Amino acid sequence: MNKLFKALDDPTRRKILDILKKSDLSAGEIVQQFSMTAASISHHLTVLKNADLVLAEKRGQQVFYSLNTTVFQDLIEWIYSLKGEEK
Amino acid sequence: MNKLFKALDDPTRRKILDILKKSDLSAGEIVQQFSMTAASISHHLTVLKNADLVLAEKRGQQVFYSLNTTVFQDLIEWIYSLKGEEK
DNA sequence: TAGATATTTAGAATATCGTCTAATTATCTA
DNA sequence: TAGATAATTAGACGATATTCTAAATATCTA
Repeated sequence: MNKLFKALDDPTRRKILDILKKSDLSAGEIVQQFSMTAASISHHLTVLKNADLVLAEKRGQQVFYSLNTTVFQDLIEWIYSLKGEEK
Repeated sequence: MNKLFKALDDPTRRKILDILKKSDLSAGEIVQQFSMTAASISHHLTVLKNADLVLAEKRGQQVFYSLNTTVFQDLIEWIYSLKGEEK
């Protein structure tokens, strides 16, 4: 849970998630959406990957990233447990 | 949204929310649940308050804190929008 | 009113985080 | 195979965060 909240606590990383909502993208295509070096974006992708928020799949030279929505269920349950509701 | 995610990105603050789930507590009562100075807890309470995650009410010498669950709705909607579901 | 209690604020020390440049690794293709 | 392209890793730097001690503020009560 720690890694999840840390991963979400950055506007760039949240924007990456938002972009991936529309379609899977390669690292390079993600970089194009930001005014930031590829190294920085790569770092953010690593954080998202370690929090299981995205999946990475290498295809040739490129690495394609996609949203992994399964983790959001944990987050939703955490929220509802605070709200004191069942689900 | 920025402040919300930042506020949630700390184990101490998340534990405070969890403690407040059971009952409203004064700042001092919250401090007792941690091995940390009152000043540090006060700082965390300020962060939570600024993110609208808790409400503070002064009663005499004491300040009582309570969960403000209304903000969680924003978070839930943010998650569902990423998951691509209506609600 | 004086002292005690509850809480917050100020300021400093240390750790963590986000970003960069430069170098490295892996893959493709002429 | 050599060079080009895609992406990551390493290391450094500045900014931000967390925690502490000490001091300040507000309220209660003897």
